[in-house]
Amino acid sequence: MNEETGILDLTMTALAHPTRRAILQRVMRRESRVTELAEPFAISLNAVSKHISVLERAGLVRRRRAWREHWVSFNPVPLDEAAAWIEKTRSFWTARLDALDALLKAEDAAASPQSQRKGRRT
Amino acid sequence: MNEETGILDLTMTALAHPTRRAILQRVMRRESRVTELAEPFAISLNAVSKHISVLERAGLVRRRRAWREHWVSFNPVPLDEAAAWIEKTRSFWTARLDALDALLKAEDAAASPQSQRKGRRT
DNA sequence: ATATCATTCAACTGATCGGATGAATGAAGA
DNA sequence: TCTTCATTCATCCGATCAGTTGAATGATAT
Repeated sequence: MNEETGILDLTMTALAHPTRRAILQRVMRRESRVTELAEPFAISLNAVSKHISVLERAGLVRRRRAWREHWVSFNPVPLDEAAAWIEKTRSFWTARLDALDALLKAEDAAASPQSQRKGRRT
Repeated sequence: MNEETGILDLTMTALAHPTRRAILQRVMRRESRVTELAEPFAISLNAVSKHISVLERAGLVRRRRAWREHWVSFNPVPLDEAAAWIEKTRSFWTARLDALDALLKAEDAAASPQSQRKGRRT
């Protein structure tokens, strides 16, 4: 009944760190080298390389080696699955609220049209 | 430029664990007691209480105490923010793809103004 | 007051995280 | 060959995570 928890685990974990989200945003705009990705951050190059590994483990990013440089590119698929989970959850909730709203409206409608007497109209 | 990273961090972290996602799905359907939430899991009650704390820290869940029972209820707001981040990211990506597609179409049109009509059949 | 119940708090463990540092790899250029 | 460059590997650190067990809390019923 569970829908492949592992993938979601890795994706959400990868998205849980601001540095990784920033890296992802950057690599999404264009395929980048590791050094290039590390440049805006105050942490070591190795730390960035590790963050990229976490993104890679979740499948959000792919590495390609050319010449002496490693190119990192974006892969949107795991993001789709994460979005699907959240949307499924949210839509269930809003549906629940809509149902409640409809119920309240129905009660309201039943109460207001001068049917305020004791015996309920049937 | 950054939109309150901390909230997203906590939300994504909370969603990164399958037990917590399951708890959230359950508590979303109805407000539940801790013991009730713990029942389907093979871990200790304390472990579940901790998971609930993680959800609570992210604001995904609220605790209310009545009588000797603690009732846990769902709060959708942090989920909205997580969904917004992912959607923003995905929409950027698809827009990028659309632009690329348009570019390719334009090139195609420029390269073959009229000779295209029976040239390729694939 | 005491017992009971639902839950949390406190302390501990092993695993993983986020980070630093220094050595190793692998490929190109001299 | 030897050097240089981009990056990873290996190791260590302190912090947090996920889990356990046992004691403490807080409210009610006896």
